Amino acid sequence: MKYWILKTEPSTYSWSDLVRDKKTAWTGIRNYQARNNIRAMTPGDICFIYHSGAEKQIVGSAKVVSASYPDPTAPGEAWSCVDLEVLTPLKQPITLAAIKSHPVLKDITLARNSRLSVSPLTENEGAIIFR
DNA sequence: GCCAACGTTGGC
DNA sequence: GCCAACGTTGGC
Repeated sequence: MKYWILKTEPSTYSWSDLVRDKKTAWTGIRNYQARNNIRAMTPGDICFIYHSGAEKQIVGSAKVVSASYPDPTAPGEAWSCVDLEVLTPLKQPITLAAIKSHPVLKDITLARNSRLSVSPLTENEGAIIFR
């Protein structure tokens, strides 16, 4: 099982939208590095939803429930998406500031490259965020 | 509102 | 294939 962070602008699609939908296709990725991360996902992986913009915090978790498949919002098969199912909100949202000051989390890709919309976590990092 | 970081585009 | 110019994103 792998862990990931999915970045989203809450005015576009937010954690509460996922809570309402229960399940969604995570579409619209148009960056090769992010797409490659999507393609590396397998069912059972855990994703954390990060709100960019005014919030700048990780707010909740979701589970990958499909293999990656061609993003239906893009022509052809160049771009990929996965299906996600909502899990739980974090007991305590983790702000970007808290990540950057955390001894383990400060080096995660999200902290180093805030523009990458899909980024990996180690198991250890994922476990820290989940508790 | 500004700017740094990054990705993309296009001229050469 | 290189690199300057430009657009976009997101943190501050």
